[in-house]
Amino acid sequence: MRLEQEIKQVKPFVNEFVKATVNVMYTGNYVQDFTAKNLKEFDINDQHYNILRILKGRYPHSLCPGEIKEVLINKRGDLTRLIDKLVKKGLVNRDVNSQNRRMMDITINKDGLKLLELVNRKLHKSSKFSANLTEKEAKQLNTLLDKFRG
Amino acid sequence: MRLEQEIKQVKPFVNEFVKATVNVMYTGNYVQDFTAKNLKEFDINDQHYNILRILKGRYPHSLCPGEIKEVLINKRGDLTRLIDKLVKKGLVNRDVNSQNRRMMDITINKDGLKLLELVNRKLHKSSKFSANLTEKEAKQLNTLLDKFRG
DNA sequence: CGATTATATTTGTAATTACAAATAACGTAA
DNA sequence: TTACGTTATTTGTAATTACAAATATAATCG
Repeated sequence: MRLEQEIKQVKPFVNEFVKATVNVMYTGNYVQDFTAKNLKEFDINDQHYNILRILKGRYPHSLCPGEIKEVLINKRGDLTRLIDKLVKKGLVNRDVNSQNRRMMDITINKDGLKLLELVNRKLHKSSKFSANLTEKEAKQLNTLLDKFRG
Repeated sequence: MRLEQEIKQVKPFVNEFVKATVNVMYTGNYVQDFTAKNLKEFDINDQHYNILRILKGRYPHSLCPGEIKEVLINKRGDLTRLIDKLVKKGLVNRDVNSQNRRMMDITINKDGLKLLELVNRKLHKSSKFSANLTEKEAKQLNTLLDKFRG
């Protein structure tokens, strides 16, 4: 559905640039809300999920909170307490770095990988995003978003 | 910059669809963080800003919390307390609807409009979003995002 | 080495958010 | 009219987030 309809906009947007900015935020929140809703049954939020995915990308190696923070999709929350929860749930391990005792080594473990697999399957099954796009259009969308950020 | 670089992704994305989903979230958060940072000096957040813009769109008419919620870009927070703050700051008026005493009439007032003007000017001045897009590309981006949501 | 500056993480605290339950008023039908 | 289901908003409470200050370790420099 066109953005104007979804947010029941009465007046048209000033121009396509302003509309694009609102559209990017709206669509981002749309995806995030969908994701959050699907994660609820696993008792984690989108930040936790993002962290698990990042850690999986380096498995079996570790990352420290600072490195994780750098690459998070979303800067919300503070790493200490987000990771606290993942540790408490037994999905990741947190150990003092042997080279530099200021730093912590965060590693996803077997249970974390297993959960991630479940979550991915569920998200993939229920997600209808970009179902209406061709591969070419998806690529074009990526190019435009990258350009949009400048 | 390409998404892969920004989030320092080691492995390539599985396909353009997955990348598009991450890209949409990432870019949405990117815009939102920028906006939030610029709003800080005005002591409001992106939700408050969004509410003020919606109310301006109907000025001098009012909207009730339920109607505002429907069209918010972002469903975070609860309307009662978001509006509480706007009322306390003297930016909007909240009155019991004369037709239906369950409902509240929320109206932006002169001070609210004045603040919105200041905020818009500041955001417009510092925003570099879509500066690299042509009008045609912005339009294309909008079409693709609308299509992406399905 | 000792002092100083920088870096990484944690903690404290207030504000915000999620979610469910409570409140209040409306609409309708016996 | 009264009872009952519905709608609109508010409130309570726990979890999350923002932001600044505190802690702890490392690196640098005289």
